[in-house]
Amino acid sequence: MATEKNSPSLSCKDCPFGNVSFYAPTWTSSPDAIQSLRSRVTTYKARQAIIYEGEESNLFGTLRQGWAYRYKNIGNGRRQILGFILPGDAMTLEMLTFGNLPLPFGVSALSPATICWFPLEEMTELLRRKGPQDEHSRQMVHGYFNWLIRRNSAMGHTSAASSLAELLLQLMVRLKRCGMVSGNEYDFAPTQADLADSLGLTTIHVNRLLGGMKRQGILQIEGKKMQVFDKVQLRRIVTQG
Amino acid sequence: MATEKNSPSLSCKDCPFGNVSFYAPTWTSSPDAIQSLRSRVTTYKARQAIIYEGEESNLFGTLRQGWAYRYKNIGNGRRQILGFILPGDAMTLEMLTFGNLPLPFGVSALSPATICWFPLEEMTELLRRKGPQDEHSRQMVHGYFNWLIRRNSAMGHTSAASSLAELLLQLMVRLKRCGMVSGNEYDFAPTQADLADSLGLTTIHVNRLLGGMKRQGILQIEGKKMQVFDKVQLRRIVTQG
DNA sequence: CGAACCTTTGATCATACTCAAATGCTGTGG
DNA sequence: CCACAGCATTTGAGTATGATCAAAGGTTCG
Repeated sequence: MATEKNSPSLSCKDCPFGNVSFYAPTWTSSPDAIQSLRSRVTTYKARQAIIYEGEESNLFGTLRQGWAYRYKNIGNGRRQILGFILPGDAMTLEMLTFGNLPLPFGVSALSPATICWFPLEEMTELLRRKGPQDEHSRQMVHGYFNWLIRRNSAMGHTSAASSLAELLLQLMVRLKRCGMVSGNEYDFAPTQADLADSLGLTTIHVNRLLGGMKRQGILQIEGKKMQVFDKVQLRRIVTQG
Repeated sequence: MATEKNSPSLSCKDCPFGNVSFYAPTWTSSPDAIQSLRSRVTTYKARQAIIYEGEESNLFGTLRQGWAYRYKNIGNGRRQILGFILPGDAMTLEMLTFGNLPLPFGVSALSPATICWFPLEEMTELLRRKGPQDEHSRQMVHGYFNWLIRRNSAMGHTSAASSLAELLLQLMVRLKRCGMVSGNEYDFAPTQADLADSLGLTTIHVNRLLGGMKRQGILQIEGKKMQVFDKVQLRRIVTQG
């Protein structure tokens, strides 16, 4: 884990993800306000822990490069991945609502990752500043909450294939928003085990499902490159339940 | 649906659930502050809609009598019950965080129910008042959020029997807090279909599970009365996954 | 070059769903 | 107050989805 006080190579003004971030309205009007708040930039190796479950912290982190994920350990060495974090995303947006109460989940890097850390109190104050920024923050937290509710509602009602397809599509949409999709191809960091842990399935079953999709010509995964050929078919799998 | 401007028979000072409510600290120190804020008291018949999905409202409701539930409609006439509401509980505690943004779920009465309605803005202001009340509100919302995360984490990892047992135990704890359990017996409003919709199972499967528990002498359901004889065994079923 | 990890395949099994139908309970209107 | 309609519960038989167990190739990284 390397930390630099202020990385000149990663200025906020040039950040490609400022406009998808939590502080987008402020970033747009005055990127320097963000930069001057930043207390440090830290890099993590793939699979390295970033935040531990139950931790309290006075820092608010935003992912600048790479992939990360939130997870919760559940009995006998298993874990549930609660969601993937992409560039521009906050590590812990609930901190905005709850302050530094102990987190019910941990965060780890999925690929080599870089995170910009800000002092929690000042960042919270900035994000709650009346006007477009305040409005935007509320929308983001509200969206996250609705997503949680939706996920909860899908419990017994969706097949494994459907939820896998939905996850892949959602990731693609989010990656596109980050400008990380070129054509139908993009870097895909999660292993099949990660996908399984995210969906509450076994690795083996995810493998068979992906195998089926490959055979149907819907997608291709080679190395860490994903290609989606048939989004329509993928959406059909989602809606078939 | 009957509404009275101010029901003398249901004064806030004598409310048996003031101390389990969202506004408990304020209620303890000055019940009159609550009473004077209350804009109306409404009764609902069993199964009657209280709040519609997507609705925006300027009212904050607290359940005074009976049972209710939050639910979300999912395709083909099915619904997911997101949680049961007991006396003292808020209908929509997320309103405290998000104001009157459209709700991602509806609320209905499960049994005949009475609800105390308060103006949202004033109630929000009261609940955020610095000191014990502010602290208490944050704890409640935080607890709810953690519960959501936990539920999300349990996705593929728990058997139907385990999640049913957990639900029954949780309800019992909450009912006890409301003083609604005498000995091991209490009124139980949900049907087996309600339990199924809450857990993402089929009614038939819930029936078989309950049947098994009855045969093992763990519990008894007759009419709308539930008796739990063997809490230890029930807890064992939960932890067995 | 070897160890660790990731992907793939096969065979078998169990949990919970579907379909079908009978019985019991509750409340409502004649 | 009884008859009936509409729910709610219970039981049986068969099925399917996804898990488990076992093991063999591929990659990647140190």
